[in-house]
Amino acid sequence: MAHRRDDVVACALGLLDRYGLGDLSMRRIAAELDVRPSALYHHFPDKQTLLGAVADRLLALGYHPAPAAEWREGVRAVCRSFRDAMLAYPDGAELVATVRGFGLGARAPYDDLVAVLAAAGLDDEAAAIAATTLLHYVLGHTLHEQTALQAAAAGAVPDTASLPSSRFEDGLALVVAGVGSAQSSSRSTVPPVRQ
Amino acid sequence: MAHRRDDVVACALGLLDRYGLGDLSMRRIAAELDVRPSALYHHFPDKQTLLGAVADRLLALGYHPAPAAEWREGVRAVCRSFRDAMLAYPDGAELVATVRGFGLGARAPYDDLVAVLAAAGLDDEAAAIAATTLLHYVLGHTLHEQTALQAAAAGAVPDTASLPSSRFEDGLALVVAGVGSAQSSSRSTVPPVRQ
DNA sequence: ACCTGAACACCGTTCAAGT
DNA sequence: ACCTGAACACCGTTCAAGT
Repeated sequence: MAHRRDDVVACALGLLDRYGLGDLSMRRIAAELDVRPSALYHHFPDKQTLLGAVADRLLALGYHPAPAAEWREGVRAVCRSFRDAMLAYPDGAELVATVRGFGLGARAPYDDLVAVLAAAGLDDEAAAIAATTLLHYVLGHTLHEQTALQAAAAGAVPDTASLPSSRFEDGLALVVAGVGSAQSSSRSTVPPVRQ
Repeated sequence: MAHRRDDVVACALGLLDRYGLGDLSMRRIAAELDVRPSALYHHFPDKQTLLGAVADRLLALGYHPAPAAEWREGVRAVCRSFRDAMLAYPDGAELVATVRGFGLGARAPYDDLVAVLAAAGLDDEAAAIAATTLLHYVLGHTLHEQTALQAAAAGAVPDTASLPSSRFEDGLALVVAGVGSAQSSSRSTVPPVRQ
């Protein structure tokens, strides 16, 4: 049959979409590809690495932040798109969180945030701190929101986290405000950019 | 042998401490208690519920925030203690994150934050938003930090997240600054408390 | 109330061997 | 290069039955 690495990732992402992370086993992926489980180990050293590739693909597919003229809007656009990409698949946030401390998968959002913040006048260290803080908030919130969403969908609990989407923006605004005050103190030579 | 629910939780927490979350299986807990695996289902309906109890115990043991006179310091004390409690056990953050969207386990930190923020003059909704935002940041950061720490301990990667502890305080300061600006706009009738 | 015995339907991973 | 066959050492969970 001669499957490539990408076929395996695509297949795994399809299984994630249909059955969730709990049912995403090496044996199920192999069965879906009509192959013995051991064949997968020709393409990936272990399951962790395979899941890492699935997380990367998930973000590559869903992470497309809208361009923005102003830095605050740019930061919000990155965070929103990062969140939307994870929400597009069941257990998407858990997958991204699980995989190697999301060091690899979230590279693009991280780099984009650092670029936006640097353009806004933050120095390298302040931009790095602000970027990781924003991503930690987004991941934490999305993890929480998605498990609550899925619990509600399974009919478990009425609603504990409640009002999911609006609260994300409210919390994000809080962190952005904090970054804004860091900007005020860090920006000295460079004025805020418009373009 | 007549074990109680609490014995099972204590045993599970000991196994977590020694071997990590990956080796915390129902069968291993049962073996440690010198009991058949099925006996555990007399005390807990499933593994998820057992892990929830372990997370609760972990936080009950490690979460003891220092009292503070000023609200910013009070917020920092809660967040630090929440983080320290999770860092005290291998995979502590992952456990807390996994368990029911940390809706139950993090009740005490959440309530404490809301109380501190309400005393600082935030209205109910602003306090709720700020509290969840802070906890999401802390969980996201600690999750990231702990997996990086453990990867480094296992000799996998030199260091990608780097400078773990100081960055936590820097990011926390950022979010606290954001909460501060929310406080400025929300506080109208009540002045900031000193006690 | 607390537990055993026995089973069911699964896991991730390794490794010699095939083409 | 890509895969099979077969095994190893595990999983969570159920359920009748024992005391």
